[in-house]
Amino acid sequence: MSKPPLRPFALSLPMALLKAREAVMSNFRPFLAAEDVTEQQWRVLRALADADGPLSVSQLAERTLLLGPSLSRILTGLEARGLLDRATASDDARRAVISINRGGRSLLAKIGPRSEARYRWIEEQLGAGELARLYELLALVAEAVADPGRDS
Amino acid sequence: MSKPPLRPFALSLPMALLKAREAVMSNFRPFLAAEDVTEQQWRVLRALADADGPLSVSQLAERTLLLGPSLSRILTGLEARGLLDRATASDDARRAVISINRGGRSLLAKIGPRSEARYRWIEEQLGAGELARLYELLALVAEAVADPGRDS
DNA sequence: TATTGTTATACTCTATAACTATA
DNA sequence: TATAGTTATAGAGTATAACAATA
Repeated sequence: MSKPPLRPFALSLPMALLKAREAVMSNFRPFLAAEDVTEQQWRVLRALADADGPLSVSQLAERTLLLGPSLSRILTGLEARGLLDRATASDDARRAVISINRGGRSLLAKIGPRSEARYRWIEEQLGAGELARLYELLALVAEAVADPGRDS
Repeated sequence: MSKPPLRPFALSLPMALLKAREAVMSNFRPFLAAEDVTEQQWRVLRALADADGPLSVSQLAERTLLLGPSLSRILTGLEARGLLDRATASDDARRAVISINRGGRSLLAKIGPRSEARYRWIEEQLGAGELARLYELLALVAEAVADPGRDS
């Protein structure tokens, strides 16, 4: 009766998600760190490489789950390292146009194979079916459960 | 062929986990913020409340996925707010003994019901079976895939 | 010597607000 | 006035190393 009405900590969904994410990231951090790339910088480069063309800062923010100010500084850093290009949109001078460049692609090409090798290992550990099911459930959570504005 | 050998960003497992976690946390952040509790502080309080008795700093670090230095400062803050007690283990003067106190339990009792209400809503959105399956898969990932020391 | 925990330090990200330039 | 992005600022966590106290 002294216990508050809360589920066991082990059944905390955010915690379970965090724990899984940490386990997965422990596979990738070493070689990101070796190339002096933070997780968030990596997300930006991945999003850019994945896009067909350049992206605006807003689009990038949405795809990488980074806030504007964080992203702004990250872009400055990546630009200084010669990994991406920044320009101004021809049709709207407010809008920036970010694209990965040769240096960025070269870094991705360097890291990519190691990353994919790890993915294959992870897939072996879990089983392809389980992994696919996990992706489905995660997508379901992301779309079904996002709900900021609500009371109690 | 200019594309590096990397899976689509949307199939990045860390990203999928992060996105799901953000969606879930968006449900809890508002009332944590209202009580002036950060995510990490909340994790510490939850872990303490969940334990049968006091925990050492190391045990807490393991259960909350926080590093020692972060945890140390968080504990200082929570102690100053009167939410937990710190003492020294009687059998080993090096070891600290952390326990949630009346103030901490009172805060948990205040937040708990709102948190649980949210969980029920989340469960409705996903379906109980899906949610259970998700927990299973997350646990599987956490145990099967954690692997820091490895090359390539 | 090894272990527990704290302190020091540097860096990064989060979060909100204010600001600039453009529309 | 509204929008896109940057800059300012404060706060907090991450990560590594160094340290004190104890074992």
